[in-house]
Amino acid sequence: MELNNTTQYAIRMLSYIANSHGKLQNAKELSQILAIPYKFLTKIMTELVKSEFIISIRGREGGYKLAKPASQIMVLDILNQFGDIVKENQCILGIGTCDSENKCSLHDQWVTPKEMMIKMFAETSLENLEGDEFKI
Amino acid sequence: MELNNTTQYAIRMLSYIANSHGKLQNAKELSQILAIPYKFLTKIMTELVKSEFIISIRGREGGYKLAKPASQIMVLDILNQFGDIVKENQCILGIGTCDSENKCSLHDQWVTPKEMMIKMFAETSLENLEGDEFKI
DNA sequence: TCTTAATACTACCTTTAAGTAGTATTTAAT
DNA sequence: ATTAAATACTACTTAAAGGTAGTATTAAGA
Ligand code: SF4
Ligand code: SF4
Repeated sequence: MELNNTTQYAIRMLSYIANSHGKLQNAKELSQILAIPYKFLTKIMTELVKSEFIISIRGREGGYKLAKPASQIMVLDILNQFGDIVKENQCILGIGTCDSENKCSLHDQWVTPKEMMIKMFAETSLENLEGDEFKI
Repeated sequence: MELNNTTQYAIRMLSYIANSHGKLQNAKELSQILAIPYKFLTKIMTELVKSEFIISIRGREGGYKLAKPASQIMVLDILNQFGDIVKENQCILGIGTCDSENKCSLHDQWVTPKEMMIKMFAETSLENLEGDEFKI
């Protein structure tokens, strides 16, 4: 019951970059600051570049920056990119597709928290995650 | 964001056995009915026996039954046994320990669904999961 | 132009979860 | 006693996630 490691790293990386107001960030420093293994960070970063969350500048003095305003990058988009989705019909037990006709007794209790989580992920942008008072 | 496979199997196995009112169930049939690979099912079952969810009777005419009333086996106990826990202080991002003093903006939105889920798992017993109308 | 510091690419290694195979042990029925 | 049908044990294999290594490419700056 946790987001996978890669997703967590991606959120932290994007969140940190969102917080640096357009200044290019390079992988070496990010790796140290965020305590993410350098090679793994660059691997994830490349995926973020391909999926157009990030723009990279190669060569000396290069680095990474957001590809669009922080307010337009939702946490849910990141989860989707890394396959860490909470589907609308997803069963809490993972058994099947939730179906209000033929359901287990967890079903009704599961609907509300599931919807709250989806809403939370869908409505929270990197901008909302910004701020030095937060420990990301 | 899903329970792991082993946990899901365990819930379904226990749930089915809870539904059979004390009649011994054997691994071969369970495997067919629940569509869980026989060898994997017996492996999980052995863990359920050791952790005292299940009593096994060996030898011919043997099988499995609940070790205690269905009403006393909570879904949360099963999650705990298989390490699939939602901890009270667990961060939705998996980054650290949630701390209401120094928090990200997801924190407050995360508290409610998290508590609902924990409550749901803690208060739902195998008895609550019983019933032929449910598709487990 | 050469060096250096950055990202990108390809391929591999490691760890963990999931699943399988074979044998040993137990016990009721014959 | 023997057989058959069940669980238990030990060890292995496979698949997926997480992580690493080495090299190629790019571009600013001396
Ligand atoms: S009804 Fe229950 S078991 Fe069935 S899909 Fe929904 S949560 Fe899962
Ligand atoms: S405050 Fe936010 S980032 Fe920090 S532990 Fe809580 S949910 Fe996670």
